[in-house]
Amino acid sequence: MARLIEFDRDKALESAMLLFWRQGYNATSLSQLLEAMAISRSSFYAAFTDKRSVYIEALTLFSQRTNSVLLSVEDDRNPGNAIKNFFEHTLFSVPERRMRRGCMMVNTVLELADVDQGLSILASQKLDEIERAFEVCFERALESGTFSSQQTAKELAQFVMTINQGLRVSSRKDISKKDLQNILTTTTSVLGLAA
Amino acid sequence: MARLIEFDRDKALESAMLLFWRQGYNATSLSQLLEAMAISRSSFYAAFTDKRSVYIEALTLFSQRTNSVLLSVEDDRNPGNAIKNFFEHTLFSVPERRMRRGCMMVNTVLELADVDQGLSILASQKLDEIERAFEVCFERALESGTFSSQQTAKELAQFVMTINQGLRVSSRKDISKKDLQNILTTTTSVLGLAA
DNA sequence: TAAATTATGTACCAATTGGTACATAATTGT
DNA sequence: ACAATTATGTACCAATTGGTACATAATTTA
Repeated sequence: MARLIEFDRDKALESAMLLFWRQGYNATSLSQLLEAMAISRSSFYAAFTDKRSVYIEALTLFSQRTNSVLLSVEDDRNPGNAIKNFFEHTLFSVPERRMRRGCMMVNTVLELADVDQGLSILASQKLDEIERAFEVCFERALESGTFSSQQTAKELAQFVMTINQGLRVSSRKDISKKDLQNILTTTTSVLGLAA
Repeated sequence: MARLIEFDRDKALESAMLLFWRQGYNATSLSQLLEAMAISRSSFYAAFTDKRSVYIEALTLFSQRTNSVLLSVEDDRNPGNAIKNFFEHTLFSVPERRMRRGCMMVNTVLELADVDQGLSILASQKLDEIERAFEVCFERALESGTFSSQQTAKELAQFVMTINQGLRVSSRKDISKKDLQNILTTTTSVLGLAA
């Protein structure tokens, strides 16, 4: 063995993720990245290969976090609640600044759709995972009889994902939490998920 | 007077708009822009001041186009139809490649929210104009008695704008027109706008 | 303690960025 | 035809981009 690593890789990646999440890929320069991660150029390239690779790692980290939120809010008694809880946990019971960042996967798809297909498709796949998780929630809700609908679980999941994406756009513009709450109330009401 | 302008300013702006729409602000370099607009560097700076200014003009053009679509699909007999028609005219009865570009205002908000507040807020305001137009549609629909709802016109407009934004995200990822159609059917059904 | 190994700091790189300067070309009114 | 005016082409600019080379620092094993 030899000299020890002086920085915490996970912490550095976390910082990178936060910066990319806020500013996107192209607007984030390597210098900004190094400053945020608090490591030197050489350490950066040694540990993370290059800018694009860190972005992939950051996006993957973000996706894992989002998935784990969705898992943590499952409600076996009333599976439809998971949807409501998910929005609650990612839009309301978080600090204002965090809410304003939207969803890194949505941000990525829009920024890079015609610029970097690899990254855009990756982000798109991560969104599909979430949609699939929504679908499972609806499947359970429909089976359990706690919820009924004209639509299939898949259709409902697609619909909720559309609303989710729409809310992530809204949260990056000037919208107030009150208006956000309003939209969500309309959504749950319209879906028949209301208490 | 003196030498004549050799290019069509409107056509050049149109080309710039298309490129920005697809690639966003930061991913579009000045060289790419000049090539797409088919004008020289000096003509560019003489006619459009600078890159950021063209972006503003392009965004404004896009916004006007979108507004005019919305106006053109109004239906006095059944004001609620305007919403359906709007999606029809901007997502389905357009070429595939055009659909894939999403909405330039939505793209702008997501790309530049934490990067260029001026541009982001401008895009956000343009979206508010559309939302306000949705609201007018619902007001008329509610007044005319062709449509009834638990929600106010404003709440319905916010909700539809959320779905609109969500669909613009979806259309930039890999979604098929069939799935898009599906989501829209669910939406109209859920809103009670169905035929 | 010396050799081997690995991490870090820094100088450097070509390429590209958005933007300017200025010479030249084309058109007008006189 | 000539001066005035404006458009265009091109050479140029400093600053920044992502990335590399390499010397130096720190640690382990022998």
